[in-house]
Amino acid sequence: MKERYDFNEIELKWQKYWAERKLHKTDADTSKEKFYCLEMFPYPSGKIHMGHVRNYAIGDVIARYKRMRGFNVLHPMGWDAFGLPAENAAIKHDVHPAKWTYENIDYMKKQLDRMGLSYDWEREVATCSPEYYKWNQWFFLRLYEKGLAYKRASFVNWCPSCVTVLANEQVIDGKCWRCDSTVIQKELEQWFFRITHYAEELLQGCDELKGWPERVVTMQKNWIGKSEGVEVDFPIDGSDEKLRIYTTRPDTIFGITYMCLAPGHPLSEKLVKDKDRLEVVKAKYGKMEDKEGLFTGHYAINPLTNEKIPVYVANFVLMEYGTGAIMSVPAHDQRDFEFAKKYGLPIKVVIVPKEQSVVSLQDPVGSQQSAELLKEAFEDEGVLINSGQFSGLKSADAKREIGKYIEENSLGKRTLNYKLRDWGISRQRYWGTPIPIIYCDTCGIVPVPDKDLPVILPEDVKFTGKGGSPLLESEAFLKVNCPKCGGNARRETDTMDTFVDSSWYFIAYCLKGGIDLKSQISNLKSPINYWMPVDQYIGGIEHAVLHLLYSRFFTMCMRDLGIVNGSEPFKNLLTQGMVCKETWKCPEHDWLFPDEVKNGKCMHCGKNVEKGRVEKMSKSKKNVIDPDALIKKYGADTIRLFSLFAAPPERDLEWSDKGVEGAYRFLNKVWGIVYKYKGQRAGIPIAYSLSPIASSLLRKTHQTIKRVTDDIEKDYHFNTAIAALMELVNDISSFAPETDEDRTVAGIAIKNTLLMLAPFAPHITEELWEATNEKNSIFEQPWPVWDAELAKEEEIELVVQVNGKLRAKILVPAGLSDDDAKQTALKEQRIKEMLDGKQVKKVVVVKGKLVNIVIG
RNA sequence: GCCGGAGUGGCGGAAUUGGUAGACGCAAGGGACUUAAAAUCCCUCGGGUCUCUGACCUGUACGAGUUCGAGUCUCGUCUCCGGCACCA
Repeated sequence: MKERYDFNEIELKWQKYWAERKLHKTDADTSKEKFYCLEMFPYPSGKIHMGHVRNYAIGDVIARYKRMRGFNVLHPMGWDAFGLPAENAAIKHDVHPAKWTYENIDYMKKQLDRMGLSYDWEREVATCSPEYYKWNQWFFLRLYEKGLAYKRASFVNWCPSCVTVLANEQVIDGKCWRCDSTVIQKELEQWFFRITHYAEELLQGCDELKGWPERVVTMQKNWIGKSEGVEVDFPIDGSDEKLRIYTTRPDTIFGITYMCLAPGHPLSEKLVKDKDRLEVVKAKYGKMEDKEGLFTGHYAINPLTNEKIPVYVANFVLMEYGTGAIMSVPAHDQRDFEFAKKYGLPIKVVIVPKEQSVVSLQDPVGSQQSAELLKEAFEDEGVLINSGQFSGLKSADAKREIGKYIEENSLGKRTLNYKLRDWGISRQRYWGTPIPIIYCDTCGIVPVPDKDLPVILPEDVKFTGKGGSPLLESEAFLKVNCPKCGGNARRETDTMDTFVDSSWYFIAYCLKGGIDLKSQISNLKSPINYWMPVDQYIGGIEHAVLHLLYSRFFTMCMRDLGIVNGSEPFKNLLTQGMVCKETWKCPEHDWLFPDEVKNGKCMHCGKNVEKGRVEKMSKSKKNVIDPDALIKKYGADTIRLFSLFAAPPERDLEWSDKGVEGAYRFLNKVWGIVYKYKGQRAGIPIAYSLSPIASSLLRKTHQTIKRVTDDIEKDYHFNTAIAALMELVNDISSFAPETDEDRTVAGIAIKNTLLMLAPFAPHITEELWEATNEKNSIFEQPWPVWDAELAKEEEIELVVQVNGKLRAKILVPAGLSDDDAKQTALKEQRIKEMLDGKQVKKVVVVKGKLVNIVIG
């Protein structure tokens, strides 16, 4: 053993040892209790960042801890390898996306290994490999067979300059995130997954997600957005057409003064004569900030009042929600109100607050006048007025009664609605999974037969960055014979959204030696059913809705295909906070790196630099820390330890260079105490002969085992677990042994410290474990168990309060009776003085802790 | 606007079922060792008052309340952060 803590040598030594001994290989023994520990796999962008370090450090502690607790642990890692950055790199640097991606994977894999992460690399997946994306295609075909994958025209965000569809997230202030061109709404044929088929189950399932953070569950519920309402048919005056609308407020139906159609609604094409104006409204579809309407020249009949109401087309009415048409009640809906003001439409009050109802019911003229005075819509529920037979009812009752009336008179039906929309998966890009569909002039849409899977991405393509998907230029890919009739046909050139890849990778990890979903159908004893669900999933909050919702959807689909038994993929979810750092901003040069700031001034212009907020590390804010540099300076153990110690996992973490040094000091201290007791074996002490200092250290050791175990088990609060270990190390450090027995106890304390520190700082603990002449890997040891008797305090500090204020602390033997505690407190000199001449009204005793004396 | 979450020293953060507020770490100040520095070790460290070896007052965003006792529970207010934002 060396006197100096040479982290680099030690860490490489043990990483080699773990790899050679295949220590992290998943146990094939399925009779053992399993634990599936999963961290969100990274996109191979080039290098890992501190967010990855934190995410994977958290997961690694859990995996290593659970192994020591005797679980059969699955802890895999892989690569979310399809995506746009690879294609951009291809355009910019003339390198094939595959080459770029695999080189990044190689580099990042080395970085992860250098972190000492305990992955079973035999189950590694890269979603861009044909072996993986073949199953995207296979799964797509199964959904297609069930009608859960379908094609339809829909409005999409379209960048005319990049010639591609953009996701909503890629549209910033109505402009393309890449080229700043104005994004337009274009109607395009797209493939969709019918996630709405599972809307109700996805919503119901939320209540079963007990191991998820509440806010993530709430976000999912809001995203699904269920509402209850009524669909009503309005006949079009002078026509056989009927206009069907959806409303959640049937109680306001007597207040309708106009109707609105979505621009894409079939009736809008039929009714509007001025097609040019219609195009203007269409172009502004979904642009909620400026409302654009157009009178169709037609009227609908309110089936409850027989009033004639004008029908408009409006850009803010969504074709995808409800029926694509609405009834408008300007008095009771703010948006309708603003639209009515803009187009000079009447406003009719039909709901009044409860307290006004008596007056208003008798004075409909007054309420008519008040409508003209309205400054904004009254959106609350209340009491109905001017509503025929329903006047006087409360909103809640009216909703029920009017709903009933509509159904009984065949005017419509009560129904449910969801905000959740079907998932558009088509992307006009190269670096993704080809959609396995063939278009034949004779047969139409023909799915690629299973035997022809995978449909492989062609190599003979150029990445120019201009003019749509590179797949359009590959003749070899495009031209194909129809699988049905053998005639000339062409392939679908769109690829799948990369969220498809990440929606089932956790199922792929369950299978070793090649992914084959088909062979697992209806196999209750399959490895998938052994390992699923994931026991602990760890990742960023940014995936709270999309990735996690899509994964739940896929799991339900896979269940219905017989591939997996359960319905939910992730039993427990830990959303770790962001890694942040302070920022610096110069009025002239914007964001600065810390070393561009000299004495609070910008080194370029000398102007005073403002200390910015602590923000998520990002290149643009110039507040990133490079993990490679840190590992070089302090080693992986220090980086892991600090990122776990600085904050509880779910909270944001502020990176502190000084804090890292603190973690490094601690590991050196651990190194020092082991060196001090070099060769000291942890024997079995004879309790009754222990010196006071030894029994105190032994007690602290057992108390620490309890604290650390509890902190890990309860919410993975590693920061307090590490704090407890620091306390124990401080005690060992100041321990001054006099006898062999004392030294034995020190040995016990050290042994347990190393065992508990091992999941956090795996390399140094392996090294020190070996140095204390212990055999095998420290990770083959069981987690220590605490002894309640040994952890028990002999003496306690009895807190004495007078009227709830702390007045004295008395050292008393543990296990003192309540009455003895009370008497001891009353006899205390200081207390006696305070009670002098006062009457004791009451004495409250908290067992083994506190006495509160209440005086008048 | 709606829905979540959070406000504790100079800083990151601790505080079982309501029971000693500030564990652990960072920074800061003082001291030891050293020719010196680094490293290491020891002491102090929420604010205030005093008759300053000790004691008292005050303090967990703000204001009330419940209680013998509130960082923790209840009601109200303010601020910050995050998500969804014209979903009919």
